[in-house]
Amino acid sequence: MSQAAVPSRRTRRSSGAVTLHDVAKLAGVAPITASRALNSPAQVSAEVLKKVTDAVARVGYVPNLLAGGLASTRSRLVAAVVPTISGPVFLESVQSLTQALAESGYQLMLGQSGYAGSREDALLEAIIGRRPDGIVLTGIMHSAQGRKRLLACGIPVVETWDLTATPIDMLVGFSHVDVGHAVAHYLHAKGRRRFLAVAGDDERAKRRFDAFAAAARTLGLAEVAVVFVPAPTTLKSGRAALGQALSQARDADAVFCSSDLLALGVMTQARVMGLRVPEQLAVVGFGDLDFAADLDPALTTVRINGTAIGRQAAQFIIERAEGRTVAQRVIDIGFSVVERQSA
Amino acid sequence: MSQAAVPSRRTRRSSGAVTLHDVAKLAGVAPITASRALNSPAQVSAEVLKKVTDAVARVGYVPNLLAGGLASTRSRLVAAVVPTISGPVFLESVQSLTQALAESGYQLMLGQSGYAGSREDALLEAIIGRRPDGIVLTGIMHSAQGRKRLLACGIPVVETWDLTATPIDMLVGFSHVDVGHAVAHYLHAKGRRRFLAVAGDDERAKRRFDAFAAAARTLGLAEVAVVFVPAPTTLKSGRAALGQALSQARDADAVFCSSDLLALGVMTQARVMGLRVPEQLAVVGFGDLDFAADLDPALTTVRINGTAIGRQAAQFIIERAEGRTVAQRVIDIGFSVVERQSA
DNA sequence: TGGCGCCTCGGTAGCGCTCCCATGAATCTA
DNA sequence: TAGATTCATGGGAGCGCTACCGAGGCGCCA
Repeated sequence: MSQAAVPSRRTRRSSGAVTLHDVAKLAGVAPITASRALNSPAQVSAEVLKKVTDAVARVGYVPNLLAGGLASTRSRLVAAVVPTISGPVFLESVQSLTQALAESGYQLMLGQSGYAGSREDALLEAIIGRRPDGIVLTGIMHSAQGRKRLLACGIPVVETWDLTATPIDMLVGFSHVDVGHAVAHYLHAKGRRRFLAVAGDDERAKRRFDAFAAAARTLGLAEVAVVFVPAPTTLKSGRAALGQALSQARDADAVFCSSDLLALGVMTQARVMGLRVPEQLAVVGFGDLDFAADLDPALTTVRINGTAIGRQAAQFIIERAEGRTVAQRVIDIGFSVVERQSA
Repeated sequence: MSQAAVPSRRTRRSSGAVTLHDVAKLAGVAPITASRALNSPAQVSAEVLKKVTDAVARVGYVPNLLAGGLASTRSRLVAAVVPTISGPVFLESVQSLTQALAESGYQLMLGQSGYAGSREDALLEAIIGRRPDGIVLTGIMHSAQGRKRLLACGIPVVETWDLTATPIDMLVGFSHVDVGHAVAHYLHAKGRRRFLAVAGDDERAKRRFDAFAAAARTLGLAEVAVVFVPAPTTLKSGRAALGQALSQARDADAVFCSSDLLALGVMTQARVMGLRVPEQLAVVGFGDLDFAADLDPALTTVRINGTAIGRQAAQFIIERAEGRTVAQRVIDIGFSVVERQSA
C-alpha cells in the first residue's frame, strides 16, 4: 500500500513526523485548505476534500493536536481529579466521563489528589499548565487557594458528588445531608431504633453521618455511635469497625455504612459473630456498587447514578468548550435508597 | 498580595493568560533566560533565579505545557489504555502509574478500549495525535493494524499484564499460562481432583484456563468443565455460573475463577446452596483485590503485583523520554498463589 | 599580556497548527 | 451590465515556548 514518499527530514528539532504541510503539498492545496478539509469539511469542495483525505490516507497523517491546541487555544483535553482511583466509588463516573468525552473528540487526563489533599497544589499546576478545556473535580474544592487558582485561570470547572451553595462554576451532585436523613428515616420506618454507623473519615462521609445522627436525634432515638475508619474504606476496616461499634452499643439493630465495601465487611463480620442480617442487624451501604444486588443477603444501599454524573459533567464542559453558555449550572441528580434484603 | 499588573490584553487569538514573556519583562531578563531559570535552574545565576521566581509568584504564571511540548517535542503526557476502568483489576496499576508519572512531572491520559476492541483505532488516533511521550497498553496489542500504527509513530510503548515473544517495544507482565498451571498444581497438591472453572471471556483469561485444563489433563484428572461469562466479570455472573458449572459436574471439589469478584460470587452462591467452602468446594480467585484477604472464608487467590506493574511501566517510559536506552525491555514480574482459607 | 576555555545570557528561528483577512471566481440583485 | 453578495481558497502572522548558536565577561594558564 504505502511506498508513499514519507518525508523523513528528521532534524534535531522536528519530530520527523508527517505534517499538515506534507499532506497539503501532496494534495496540491494550501495548508490552510487541508486544515479546513479535515476540521470543517463542509467548507471545502468535494474535489478538494477527496484529494486531501486521499493524501492523508497515503502518508498516514495524524494531526498534531498539541499544535492545534496551541493555535486555537482549545486543547480538547479535560482533566478529572479524583481522591484515588482505586476506591471503586467514582469509577462509574470516570468511566462514563471518559466515554462521553471520547465521543466528542476530547481526551481525559486523570489526576489523583489523595484524600489528604497535600499534593493538590502541584496537581492543579500540572493540570492548568496543560490548558485543558475543562476540569472535573470529585467533591467540591475547599481550599481558598485552590478556588482562587481555578477561578483565575478561567477554565470551566465542574464540581461533582456534592452540593454547595457556592460552586466555583458548574456542579452536578447530590446532597449528602439528605442522604443521611433519608437513611435514618428509612431505618426508622422499618422499625429500627438503635443505630450504628461506620464511616470513612473523608469530608463528605462525615456530612452524611452528621445528618444521619441528627435525624436520629430528631426522631427521638438514642445517640448514634459512629465509628470512623480511614478513607479509602475497605472490607477489612468494615469488619474491624463492627466489633468496635458493637462494643459501644451492643443492643444496636441497624448499621449505616459509608460504602458498600464497608457494608460487605460489616455483613461478613456479623455472620462470623453469629449475628443474623437483617433479623438482628439491618445493614445499609452506600454507592450501590455492582456487587451489592447479588450479595446474600442482597445489600440495601443508597444508589448514586455515577454514570449520569459523568455524562452530565462531560456535557457541561463540551457545551462551554463549544462556546455555548450553560443556563442551568447546578444540577442535583439526587439519589435513591434501594431496598433489598439487608435492611 | 497581588495588585500585580496582570497584563490582560486578551485578543481574539490569545488566551489572555500570563506568558513567559510577561514574566521575563517583569524580571528584566530575556524570555529564554526566564525559561532556563524555570527548567534548568542550575544554568542561571542565583540573582537571576530569584528575580524570575519572584516575578512568577507575583503574576501567578503557569507555564503553557502545550507550547512547551510543541517546541521541545516532549509533551510530558503518557497515555494508558485499559479495556475498562470499571473492572477493578487494573486499578492498582493505573493508580501507581499515575502516581509514579506525576512524581516526574508527567500526566496520565486515560483511554478505554472496551473489551470488544472496536473503537481501538479511533482511540489510537486520538492518543497519537496528542504526541504522548509513551503509551501503556493493558494486555498485548494483537491487531496487526494497531501494531503497525504504534510502530510507525515511534512512541515508546509498554505492553502490560501479559507476556509475549514479540512485544511491540517494552513489556512488563507475567505468564497467564504459568498461572493456569500453578493453580492446577496447587489444587492437586491440596488433594482436589475434580476441577471446575469460571472465567471471563476475555483473551487473557481464556489462556489461563486453557492452561489450567491442560495441566489437569497432564495430572491425570477428569476433564475440567469451564463456564465462560462475559467480561467484565461480576459477582452476579459468578453466582449464576456456579450453578451452571455444578450441573455439568456435580461431584466437583474445586473451582478456579478468573477474578476475585467472580470468586466472591461463587462463594456466595455456594453458601446459599449449602455447600461448605473449602470443605466441600475449594475456591481460588485471581487478582488478590483488597477485599480478598478479609472475606470469610479468606479467599485463596493469585496475586499480581499491579503496583509494581504500574511503577515499572512508568520507569520504562521515563527512561526513554529522558533519552536513555532501556537494556532490559521485557520484565516478567511473576505472580504468586496466596494460600488462605478458601482452598 | 594575550590566548584559551568556561559560564551566563540573549537573539533568532522555528515546533505544527489555526486565526484573520484578502483574493478571485461564481452567483445574485437591480 | 454594473454592483453587491456569496463561496472556495490562499497568504501572512502568530499561539507560547524551546533548540541552536553566538556574544560578552570572567578566571586560568603560559
